[in-house]
Amino acid sequence: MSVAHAAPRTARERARVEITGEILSTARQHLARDGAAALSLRAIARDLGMVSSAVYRYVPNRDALLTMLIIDAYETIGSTAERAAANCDRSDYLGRFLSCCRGVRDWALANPHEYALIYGSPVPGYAAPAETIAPAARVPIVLLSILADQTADGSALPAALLDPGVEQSIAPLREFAGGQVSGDLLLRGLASWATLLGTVSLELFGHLQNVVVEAPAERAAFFDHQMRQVAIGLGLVGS
Amino acid sequence: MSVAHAAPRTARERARVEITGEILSTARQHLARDGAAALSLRAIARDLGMVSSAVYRYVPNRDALLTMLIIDAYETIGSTAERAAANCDRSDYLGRFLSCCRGVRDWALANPHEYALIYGSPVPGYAAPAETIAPAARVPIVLLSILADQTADGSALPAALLDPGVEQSIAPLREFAGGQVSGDLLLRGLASWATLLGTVSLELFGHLQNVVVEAPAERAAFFDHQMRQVAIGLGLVGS
DNA sequence: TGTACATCAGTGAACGCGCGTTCACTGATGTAC
DNA sequence: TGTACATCAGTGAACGCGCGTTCACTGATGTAC
Repeated sequence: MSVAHAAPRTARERARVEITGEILSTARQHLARDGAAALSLRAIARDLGMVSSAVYRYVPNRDALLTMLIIDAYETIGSTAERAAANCDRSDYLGRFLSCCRGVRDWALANPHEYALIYGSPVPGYAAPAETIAPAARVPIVLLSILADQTADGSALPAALLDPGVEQSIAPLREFAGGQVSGDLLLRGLASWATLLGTVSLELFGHLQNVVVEAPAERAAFFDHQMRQVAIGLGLVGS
Repeated sequence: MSVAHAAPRTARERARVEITGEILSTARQHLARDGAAALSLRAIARDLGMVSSAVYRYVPNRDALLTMLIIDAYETIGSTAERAAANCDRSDYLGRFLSCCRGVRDWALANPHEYALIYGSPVPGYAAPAETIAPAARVPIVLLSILADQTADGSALPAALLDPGVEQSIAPLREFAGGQVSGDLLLRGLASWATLLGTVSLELFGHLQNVVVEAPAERAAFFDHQMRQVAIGLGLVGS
């Protein structure tokens, strides 16, 4: 009975794992420094002291590498958001929400190219494969779970009646949420997600010039205030 | 006395104006078809039946062309938003707001690459010059003017007291607004701008897959509902 | 434990492509006398 | 009105660069007997 070997056994397998890792981390560095558009298999090979064709033993092509970076970015921002929210008491809905938002913004400011890769313009000619769906859902799931917990303990906003067409429009999300959250609240949650990403994108992509003072303290105060207002709209309270 | 000649007089000048226009419109077509990353002076020259170096008689370099396209995109989305808002009675604040939002979304759906150029990831290695500032302000100014009119006729929300740090953070915007709108309302206005662009970006960049039904009618109903909710948060009312 | 064969990582050259930008040159258009 | 000179649009070649991807080959590692 050959066990599915998680750990590599032979020297070859160990080397393969290690070099694949080096390729990925070099790619991450290039992404962080120059952005996704400048990502090049040849440049990565150069950095690793390999000949460019050797990279093809590990990565089928450039798009596959992009996919890995995209998944990577989603996973790290997702776990950042999860950890941030988990820093607060489970019943401190306001705290969890704000902490999650701050986590997303801080990560975005620290990793602008990664943020742009997943939330900015789509990479031309690249079609995101199905593997990116689950990682991409992590941040919205954090927001959603706050709303679900709040609904479960009865402190959620009373659900407003919705137009049937609107109710119908979020059918996929409703199915995913499994009836734990009212349609009204789901829509508010989506709005909060849009405002969060919209606010971060405006700041990161330079649209707050001449609008909000550029110093980090003011930018943070502005962001905090905006997210607090969003939280009020969600009916979130502190513990 | 030589008048500053707005209209070209000589054949050379007429040709120059015409060909410059052709270069620009070809560039616009390429942008619309392939996106900003694929924009190439050589490809434009090819399309116009010129040799690549000839383009340099009209455009100093690729970045200048990008700047023109960026300004162009800001101007067209700006005037779209202005016209949309102007379709409603001046005192129909809700109508003006919704119409403006729909105008922005419709334009974005019809011109995804143009939208991505101005509101998506910054183009790597490109620094936006000062000439883009005024055109970029047109959409937010439409939103702002609705708030100003509402304040002027006394129907604006009572201004909440703000934390001094927050008040300070939007000093540039306050100066621009010239005291016509309370800090509180300015912040709400910024939030509405962020939600508008965030919602459009989520849709356009593919983040509503598995969240909102993909059919145009449902997407429109969803967007409309979200913008209506935002309008409520702004204290806007219909006429 | 030793040998024969199969697998696979890495090489180096090549294909074919595209790009931005410069430069010396030509010939047509415009201007001043 | 006609001529001499200046301006400028467009040419064609070139520089120097980078990219993704394929392919036949080598030599090292792994495996089955």
